[in-house]
Amino acid sequence: MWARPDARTSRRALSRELIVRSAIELADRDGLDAVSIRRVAAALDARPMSLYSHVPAKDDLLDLMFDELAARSLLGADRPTAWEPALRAIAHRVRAVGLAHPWSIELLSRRLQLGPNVMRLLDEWVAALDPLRLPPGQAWSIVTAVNDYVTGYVNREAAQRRAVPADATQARRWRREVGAYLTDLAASGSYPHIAPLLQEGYATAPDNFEVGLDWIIASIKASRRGRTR
Amino acid sequence: MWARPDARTSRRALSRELIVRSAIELADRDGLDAVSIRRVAAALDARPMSLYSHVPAKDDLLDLMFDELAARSLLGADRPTAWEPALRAIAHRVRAVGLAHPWSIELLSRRLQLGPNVMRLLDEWVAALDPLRLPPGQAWSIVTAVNDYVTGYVNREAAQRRAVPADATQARRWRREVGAYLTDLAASGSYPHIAPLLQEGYATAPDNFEVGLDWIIASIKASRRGRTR
DNA sequence: CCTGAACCGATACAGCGTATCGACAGGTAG
DNA sequence: CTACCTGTCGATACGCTGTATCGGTTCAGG
Repeated sequence: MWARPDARTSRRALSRELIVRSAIELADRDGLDAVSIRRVAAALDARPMSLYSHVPAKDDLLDLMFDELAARSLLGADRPTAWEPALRAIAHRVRAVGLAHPWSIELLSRRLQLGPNVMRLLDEWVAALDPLRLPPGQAWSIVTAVNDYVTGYVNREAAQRRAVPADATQARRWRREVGAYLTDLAASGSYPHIAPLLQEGYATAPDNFEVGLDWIIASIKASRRGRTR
Repeated sequence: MWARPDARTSRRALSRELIVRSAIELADRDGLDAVSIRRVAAALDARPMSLYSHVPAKDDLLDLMFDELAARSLLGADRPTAWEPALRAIAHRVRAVGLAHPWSIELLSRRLQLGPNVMRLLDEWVAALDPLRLPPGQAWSIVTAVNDYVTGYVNREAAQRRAVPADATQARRWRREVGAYLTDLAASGSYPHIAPLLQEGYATAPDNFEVGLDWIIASIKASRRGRTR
């Protein structure tokens, strides 16, 4: 589907970009389930079937949405030249975009994402390691390791954030109920090692993103020292 | 919903376990989208609405399915006593179960998973680190880092695997089309750093799971050496 | 044996993705 | 200028979804 560009002729009230942007806004406001062909059409004051002139199918629309976020994650000229700051900068940008649009992580697990901007982002990851002059296989190992860690972390973080209701009073109720459930678990005695964590709320877990990132980067450095010796 | 157990009275042709097991088989065979209340009911030779006597809603059924997989991921007495083999064993088990049921990763990003067996699995992670006698916050950092890495890796791996069609001839066609698309991208010159990877198929990427795992574990050891010094 | 509670089941409703087909606008060829 | 043809827009319709509602049925406890 990436081969078939938008038709873009004549009477164009609609366009692929417009549809994608609108769908992203919808997902941001009401979640991924709220993104339906009918609702996107309504938001654009168009009839549902009109969207199909610009997008082959709904799944492809979702791919386009993800690819758009990948585009927004690109650092471009802002990317530091030194490899370590570059890796960190990309990791943080990916995390920030993921948290700003929590539904994107869902798309990542639904379908293999191969859009051009996803690839461009991959290219940036590898480019960050360019100064190290590694054999390509090794650069790829590093990129996948860091990227997979970031993905996993943001996945958990986004799921946690999305679980608590937006409404304040409902959020309080949710926290109370989940808290009660977790303390019950802790009291059951079946979870001896995490009982303290369960009781203190579990949601109060600190921001560990940097810690894990540090560990992976430290190992990259260590293995490099091993090589050059 | 974890507070409300299955009613389990009287005329029980259906049961929560039966429904969950059947839904898992359905998801394994035809994917997560194939899991609909109506289809699960049909597989059990029951009427759709009968399921609601045992499961509050479909989303809860999905949670139950995930929790069942968490149960199957538990090592229990098989868990090695030394912390490093234990960490590795749990990581590999989680990966294996995730790949055997690729839809589980999807559930992980859809909803925060807090089922009792998910918690038991968390407990096992932390228990693995018990011999290290770390302050609980530090153990938690390690567990999240390793777990997030594993999650991220399996996410990518499962998405890649699920993308290629099950049918052999369709799989060949898919590979040809994706290959053509990727070589086009590589030829475009916009992806200078990953062009070689794109051309050699991208799907031929080697198994890097162990590499990243080694890196994180190496850093755990290193930071421990730093502490005890 | 009676009664209440639970399960099972049919029907119905709103919403979904999208196949099909008709109507129509606009650029291009004659 | 006219004719056509390509691609957009739109209405309708089909089969599927989750589940609210409610009525019938069966069983356990008293």
